[in-house]
Amino acid sequence: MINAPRGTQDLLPGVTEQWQYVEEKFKELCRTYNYHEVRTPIFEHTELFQRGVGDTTDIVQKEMYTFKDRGERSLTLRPEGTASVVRAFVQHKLFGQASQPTKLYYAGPMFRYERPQQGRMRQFVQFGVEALGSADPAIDAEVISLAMYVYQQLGLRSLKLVINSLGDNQSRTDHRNALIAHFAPHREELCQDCQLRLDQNPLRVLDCKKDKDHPAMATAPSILDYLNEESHSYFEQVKTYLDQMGIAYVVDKNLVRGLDYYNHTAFEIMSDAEGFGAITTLSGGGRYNGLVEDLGGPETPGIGFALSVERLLMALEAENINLPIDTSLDCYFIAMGEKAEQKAIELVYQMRKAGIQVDKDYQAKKFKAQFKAADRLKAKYVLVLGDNELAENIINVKNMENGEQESVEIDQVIPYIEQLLQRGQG
RNA sequence: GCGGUCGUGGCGAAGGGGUUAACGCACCGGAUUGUGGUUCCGGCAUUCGUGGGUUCAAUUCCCACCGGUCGCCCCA
Repeated sequence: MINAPRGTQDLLPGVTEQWQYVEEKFKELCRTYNYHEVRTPIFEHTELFQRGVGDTTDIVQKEMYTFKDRGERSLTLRPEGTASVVRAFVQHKLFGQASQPTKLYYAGPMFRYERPQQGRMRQFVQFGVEALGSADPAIDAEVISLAMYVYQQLGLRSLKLVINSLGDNQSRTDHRNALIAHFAPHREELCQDCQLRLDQNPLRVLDCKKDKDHPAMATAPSILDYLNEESHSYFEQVKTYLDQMGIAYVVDKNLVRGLDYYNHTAFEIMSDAEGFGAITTLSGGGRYNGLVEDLGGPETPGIGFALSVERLLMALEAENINLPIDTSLDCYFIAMGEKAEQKAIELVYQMRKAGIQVDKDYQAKKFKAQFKAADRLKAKYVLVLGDNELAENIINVKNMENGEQESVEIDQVIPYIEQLLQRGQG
């Protein structure tokens, strides 16, 4: 037997409805915010991610699905969405369009070669948005508010929004140097990972769980103290807008993003829900001024976020939220006898053309078993056509909820059902 | 990539070196020969993740691999 590859999953009826529901909701809310869908390829030139995401990141160093095609080109299954969207933005010169900023959303699978565990798949699905072309702190607030709104509209309550500012390049460099200077004397006392982090990305040392009690941690220089005037003021404005929208947040000066392209605003939304497991991050995002330029476009600021659908559904489950998904069936057609069976094929087709949801038996089941099947399918009405009915040119229509049954002329059955269904919805 | 743990029917699960592998749910059939959700009766794993080893004998012991799961790393 061949199973789905490690870290991938099949989504089957029963859960695909949930996926469809959250995807529809996400798209609906994006339209409310005037974001438009962009669809980019699932694989790209490897170089795009090396340059976009950053050569030193874990994603590029050890998590990419990279392969050579038959033309010896190095391609990579996309590990995230932003690089591709920015590439498309540059390639199609969307920066030249009349209406700016360019507000885009996407939904689709991403791929990272990691050890799977709950909430972490090798193929996973992200919904995300990118707003390109505006350096207004209000759009940072807009993007954050959209992310929060998606979760809230789906019913999640136990959410924690964490924000930070990584500052501009100058602020980051100053802070980085300060961090290295601060920790260098303690190098030998830090864990092995941190000794490496100190060279590659000293910001991460602050995030370490092993060394969190080291006295040097408490006195470490904070990025917030190294923000220059402009960066500081930008962050203050973002916070002010969030306050005005009534969106609660906590500032975490140790919040670090895993990708190199981020600067200024960084944020993460986490689940507070009981028993959610080790992974609590539902979505992450931030500003990436400079990325468009890095990928060959004009100097263009940008900000976006991505959320994991797998984790979103986990959060819904952790909070015991049932999405309003209707799994019922309008009608189930039961035919008894050869002639009735033939008539049934025709009538079922006509009903379907009239937009009525209907199914019938194809297993040669006994009459009683067909009723059972109708019950299991949550059919609202069962239509019975047998020799008796055929002789009288009628169909018996049974309301499965209250058990009442009425005889209807065959010609009238479609308008009759349509009327019943309307009343039911009314 | 590292460590813990687990792998028995469609699902949940008991068992334990020796020959009919419990039980529950689901499913199928019958009681009820054309009307569901209840009840009763019956049926339903040549087989215990895969491969190899030990043994007269392995689903049960050993090893490897694969997969799930939890944690680390990291992230969405």
